[in-house]
Amino acid sequence: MKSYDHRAIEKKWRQVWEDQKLDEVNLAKVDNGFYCLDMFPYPSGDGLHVGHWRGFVLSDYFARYQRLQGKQVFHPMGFDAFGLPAENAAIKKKSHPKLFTDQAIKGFISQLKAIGAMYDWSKAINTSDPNYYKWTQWLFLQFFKHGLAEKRDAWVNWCPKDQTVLANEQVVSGNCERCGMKVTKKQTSQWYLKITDFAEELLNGLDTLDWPENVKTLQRNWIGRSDGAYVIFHCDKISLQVFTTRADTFFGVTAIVLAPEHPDVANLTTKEHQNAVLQYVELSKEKTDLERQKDTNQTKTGVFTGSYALHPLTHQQIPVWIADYVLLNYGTGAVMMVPAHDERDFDFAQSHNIPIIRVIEGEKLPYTGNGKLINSNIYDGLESDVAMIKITEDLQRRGLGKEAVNYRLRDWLVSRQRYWGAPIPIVYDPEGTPHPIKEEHLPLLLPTDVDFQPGGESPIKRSKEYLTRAEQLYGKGWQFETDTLDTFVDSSWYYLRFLSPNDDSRAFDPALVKKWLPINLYIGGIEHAILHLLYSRFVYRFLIKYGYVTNENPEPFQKLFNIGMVGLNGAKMSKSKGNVISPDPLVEHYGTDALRGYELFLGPMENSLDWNPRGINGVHRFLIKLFGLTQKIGTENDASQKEAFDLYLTRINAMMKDFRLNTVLSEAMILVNTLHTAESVSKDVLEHLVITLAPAFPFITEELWANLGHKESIFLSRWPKSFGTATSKPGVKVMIDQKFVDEIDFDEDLSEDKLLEMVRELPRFSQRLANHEIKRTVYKKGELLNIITRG
RNA sequence: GCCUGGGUGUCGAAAUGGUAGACGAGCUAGAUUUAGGAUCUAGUGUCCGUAAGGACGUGGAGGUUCGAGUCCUCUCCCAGGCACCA
Repeated sequence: MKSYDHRAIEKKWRQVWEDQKLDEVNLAKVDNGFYCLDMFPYPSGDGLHVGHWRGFVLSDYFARYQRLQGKQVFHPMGFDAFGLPAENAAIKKKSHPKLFTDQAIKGFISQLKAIGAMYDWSKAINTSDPNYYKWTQWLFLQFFKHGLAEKRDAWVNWCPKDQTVLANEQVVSGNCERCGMKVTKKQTSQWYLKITDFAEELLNGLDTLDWPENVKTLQRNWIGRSDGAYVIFHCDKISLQVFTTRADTFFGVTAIVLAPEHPDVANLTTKEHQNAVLQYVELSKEKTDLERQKDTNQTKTGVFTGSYALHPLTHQQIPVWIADYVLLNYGTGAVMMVPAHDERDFDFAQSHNIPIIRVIEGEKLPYTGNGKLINSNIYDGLESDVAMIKITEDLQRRGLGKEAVNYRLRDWLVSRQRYWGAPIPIVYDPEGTPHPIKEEHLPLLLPTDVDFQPGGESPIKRSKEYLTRAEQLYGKGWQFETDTLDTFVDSSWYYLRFLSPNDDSRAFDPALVKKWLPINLYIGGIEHAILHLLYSRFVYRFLIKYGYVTNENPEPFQKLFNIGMVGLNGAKMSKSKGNVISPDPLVEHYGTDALRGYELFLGPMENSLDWNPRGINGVHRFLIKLFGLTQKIGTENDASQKEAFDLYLTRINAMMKDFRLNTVLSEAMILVNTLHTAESVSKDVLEHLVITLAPAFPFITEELWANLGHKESIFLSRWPKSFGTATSKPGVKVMIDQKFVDEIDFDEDLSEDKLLEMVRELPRFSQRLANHEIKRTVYKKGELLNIITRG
């Protein structure tokens, strides 16, 4: 073959690899495994674009690299196939979501195969397959069994367009994460998984992870631990508990404020304030969270209940108010108001004539920082941090307070009023009490006699077959739960199912989990920084806590890498915007290898960037040059080329650890340019080089490897070692007044004086130094000499 | 407001405190061709200069240092996240 023909080469090796089953792993027999995982895709009808490719190419790069390191690499692929888009498409086209999903998966598989990644397709999974969702249901039942799945009546986020409730995590600045519709509130009965029981360990576990700092920070903020104290205030009939992080400002409390929905509001409201309170409570119920925020940003509204509480230390009577800037579901739904040292309290106090007492030294009001206490009786003069502890202790001694921790994290709402998900495996008896489905009835299959029009309740509720099925299995008057599980439940455990995708007897095999987890490398987008990653960590910790998994490390993903997003002209690629760059024509024209290389060369892997449609030429030219090298093998330049290779290898080995593949390819380009301009190319160097390029360019390197006379696949060889050339020391950089003049070959062991003497005789230096006095010199041994003539 | 990241040519970017802009795109000139989103060769930060060479340049202002894109202080701008969380 004379010139680089990517079509022929790729076609040939695709077939060979498939025939040899090179990418299939016998999971039980492996002793040095490497689990390389991509966040599995949702098979949308839009297909893959060049942005999706980038993550898949990156993971495949490391999968192949680890194989060359001698690891047995497991690199699976599957589909997160339940979800709204397929259902919405089905409604629109009067079809069935399964048809859309299955069709999209077919398209995805062929597009994924174009990448040439070493996926073990024999272990592919599909979360909408009964064989998978049977075990998602099983998982839910395990939570139920341990009291961690619970049905609760509560005010929840509701998307009026998608006609379903949403988890807190799926509300993005007041809007539905999926459709962008403004989210409203609705009081309904919903299923929750008690993730808050795990808040502290989910927080602490972050410290052990090799994850990008920003993702860890996002999760920390989301969990939102705050340390403070509960304090009890007595009223006439009842006592109120508040949560505060500023016990040091206790003497500045001039009111207690409750959330309008607080259960004690009715008890505390006196007759003469009843109308005003009732009105206010009704008004705030109608507002969405966003409206509540917006309105109260201007003036903080609220009303007096008519009741007073006793301040335990000052013995003053302080008024109890309700205001919607206090949230029911944080802390105790009640706060002690310290207007002098809290901005919100300050605003409220000012507009409602509540006294403001300064208790921390400072100039402005409100002053929210820490400092020395004043107006605080025996605590005067103490610093905030000391006072906090002392006041809390003193209150505790009198049974009026204690140290406490609060979290921003809420329980995970998992029920959805939509069809295309795993049915929640619960059956209600005629009295309405929920019971788990018997295990022998799993999977609880989705009914098929359903029209998908959403209507505020699950469309499944309208299935006659589902009603009949429940009664046949459980008796007259028994009914299945008709909500389905959030798709994040499906994806919270898929990495376990990959290890035994066809096991009919259990969700996963603990022995294999022990062998293969934690996952060595997990690659996906930043968009899953909170939801998917937090839920997965929770589920995995649950499985360990209750003995389903026996691994010591309670974290599923030890190493995480976030791939940056690829956009076009600043916009996210999407079919609806019509700005999707498809990889298919690029693969056809330039080849899989060129596109793979270009995806890696675009810039640092974690950076989001704009797609430059022309840059791929550079990688294509590189491959043409590389291909040409095999045609001029000779030995004339052996030594210098080995030296160049050794330098290259040292550099890329270091870069690889930091995922700096753009510069790895730059180094490769430099070396190939050097070899390209030489008369002949060292065969040894070429063989070494080709192996180092195999992770990025599997097809062309496999071809070159064969051309170099090898019978086995290049992926059965090992990452090269250096030739051990004594890397000739770079000379000493000599500067005059910090300006580089020349690089001089110089024995490292000679003294600074000797070097200076030598340099002064060289014409380049003697000319420049003629009219100058040398004030002093700075010498860094073997590296640099700076001759200073200026004062 | 708070928490993360970032500000370097026309663009993507590179630089263990030691010649800023490697590598690539684009552009310019030339070559080549079965006219392509092809390939090959050379040049390409700004200003002064025919040239040799010099000056200036990493958002801004200071500082540390023989030496700062890199370290420190302040400040401006951009992106992302959280946001009445007590």
